[in-house]
Amino acid sequence: MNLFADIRALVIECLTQMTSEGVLPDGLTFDNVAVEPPRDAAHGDMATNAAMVLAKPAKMKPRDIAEALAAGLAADARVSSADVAGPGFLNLRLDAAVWGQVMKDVLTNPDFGRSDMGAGKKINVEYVSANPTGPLHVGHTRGAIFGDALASLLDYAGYDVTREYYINDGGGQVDVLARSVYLRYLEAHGQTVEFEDGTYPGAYLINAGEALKAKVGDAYVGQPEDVWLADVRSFATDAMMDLVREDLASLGINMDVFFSEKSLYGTGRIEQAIEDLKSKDLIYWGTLKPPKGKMPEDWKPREQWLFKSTEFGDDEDRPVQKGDGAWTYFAPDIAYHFDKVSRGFDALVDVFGADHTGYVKRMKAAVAALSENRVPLDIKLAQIVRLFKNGEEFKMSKRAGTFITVQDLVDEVGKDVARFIMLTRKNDTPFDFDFDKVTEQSKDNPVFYVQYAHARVHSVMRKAGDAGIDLSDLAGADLSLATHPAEMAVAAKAAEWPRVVEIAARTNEPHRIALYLYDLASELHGLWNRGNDDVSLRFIQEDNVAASQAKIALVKSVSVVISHGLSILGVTPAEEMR
RNA sequence: GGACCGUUAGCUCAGCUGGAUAGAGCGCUGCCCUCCGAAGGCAGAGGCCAGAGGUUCGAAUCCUCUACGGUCCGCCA
Repeated sequence: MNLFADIRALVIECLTQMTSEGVLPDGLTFDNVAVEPPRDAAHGDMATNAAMVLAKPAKMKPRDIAEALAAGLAADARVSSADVAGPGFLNLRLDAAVWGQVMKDVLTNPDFGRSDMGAGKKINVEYVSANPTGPLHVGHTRGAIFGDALASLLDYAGYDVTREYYINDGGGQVDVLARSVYLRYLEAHGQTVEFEDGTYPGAYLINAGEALKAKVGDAYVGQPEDVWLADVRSFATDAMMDLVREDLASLGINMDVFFSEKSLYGTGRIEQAIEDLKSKDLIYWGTLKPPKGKMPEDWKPREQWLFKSTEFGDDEDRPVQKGDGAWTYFAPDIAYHFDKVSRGFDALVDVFGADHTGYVKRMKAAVAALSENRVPLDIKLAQIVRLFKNGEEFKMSKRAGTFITVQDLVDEVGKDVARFIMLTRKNDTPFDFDFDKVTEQSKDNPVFYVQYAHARVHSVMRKAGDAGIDLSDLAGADLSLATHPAEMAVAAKAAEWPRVVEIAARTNEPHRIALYLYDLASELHGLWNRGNDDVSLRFIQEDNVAASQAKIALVKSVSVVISHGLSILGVTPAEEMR
């Protein structure tokens, strides 16, 4: 049950009633009516802006509407009071039994918080999509974790989610990879090689060179490139994708689909997508204006095939072919998204690195064109992460072969910490990842703080079990024995969970889940410590089994919500801190 | 020259798509364990929400301009 949705439905019902009674004029829309938790707890449990939103279209005073609405709402058993405040807010207090029902629902319904807002719509989330030229480095982790958590969130919100990885195995960088592996292959045959500019010197290719030797023996030694390039390219790509899959697994990521760029070449699929755009009169033969500002040295005006992305809000039309007649990177990307659209997705999400900023408009333009505006594409950019250790930033350099890998990160802080920390920030804000802070076990480390709350609840349950308190039917506990305002505040926070899920899913912002969990954990820690001053607030009441059960049911429901939330983020809930 | 993102407490960041007196952590000050894990909690100090206009009952939030920072700008992917 989603309490906020339920109460909002009640508000709408009352407003409809008021309309039919002639208190409100006909023809009002209630879309903007919101029911929210008030910022200040002193204002009650929930607040609605209905009166202020409707005042203008109804040509009435907000307070008049609010007072009439208050009378209607107060008649409902769930509402214990409805007060008009400020400019026309209506503050509601709910009956204590309502919170008890929510807690029972949390404890008995494993799907508490799941939403059907997605209505089973097919949505494709593409993320990572790193070039298959080596293991993943830290620069990839933020997008990887963000995309994965977003996919889980959308699944939780009722979408039919496909997690997809686009393998860039069609471009020139794969030739570079093949040549680099070939050098390692020669090395495996005892030759001394040099890694010149334009090759990857990374040690991770040594295994690939040896594996190639094991596969083909000396067949390619001393042979010209045209003999071995195609084979080595596909061999090396496969080997790198194995590494990538391992890296993803260590972050807890499992893709549903790996889509190969190469599969678009020589199969007519790029041509087909371009033809589709041509038939819509969106591809033309023309010349681009020279770029303003810094002018490339060798720039010359040239006629080429251009996509009319300006018709969809882009700043310039975009070329789909290079000077040598080969496709630009954009062309297979168009074909790839054409494929996604043809596969029947109702919505697409792409998670890109910040270096793809300039790519967003043209990609949205392409999808709008290909799907004739049927399929929305949301593009999320993962901003840069800077790594700090011992107060100093350390950088990555792929060319030098000294970049920090995903494995380094996971070895250092663990999967759970890496995931949670990356998800406590909005994806489009750059942030600093401080190894020293996140390995601390203190409030400075939000993962620990949330895990600790979860563990504390389990600690209580262990203690209660030792004390002989029966915990087998917490959902059946008499929750009217835990209605102190401090306890109700915790219940109210837990009851917000379904609402948070919907907001996070609607905005494609999984960080809201992490921040909410932090707040919820904070409520729990606060209540725990109230027990220091006020013995009646301790969870285990020595001489009162029924009260103990009620209080433990309350905190147990908090731990259940925390574990739901952590599972969306891909973080393991801890039952004990060590 | 242009595009996109950002600018909120000393520092790192939230702010629920326009609501009430702008929030949290760190740091600073002072309290709280004969008590289920103090790995916690409570309280205090600290703000011209970058600046200027505009929209309306109401703006950190929406619009315009300016400043600063980041990312990027055909023939890399």
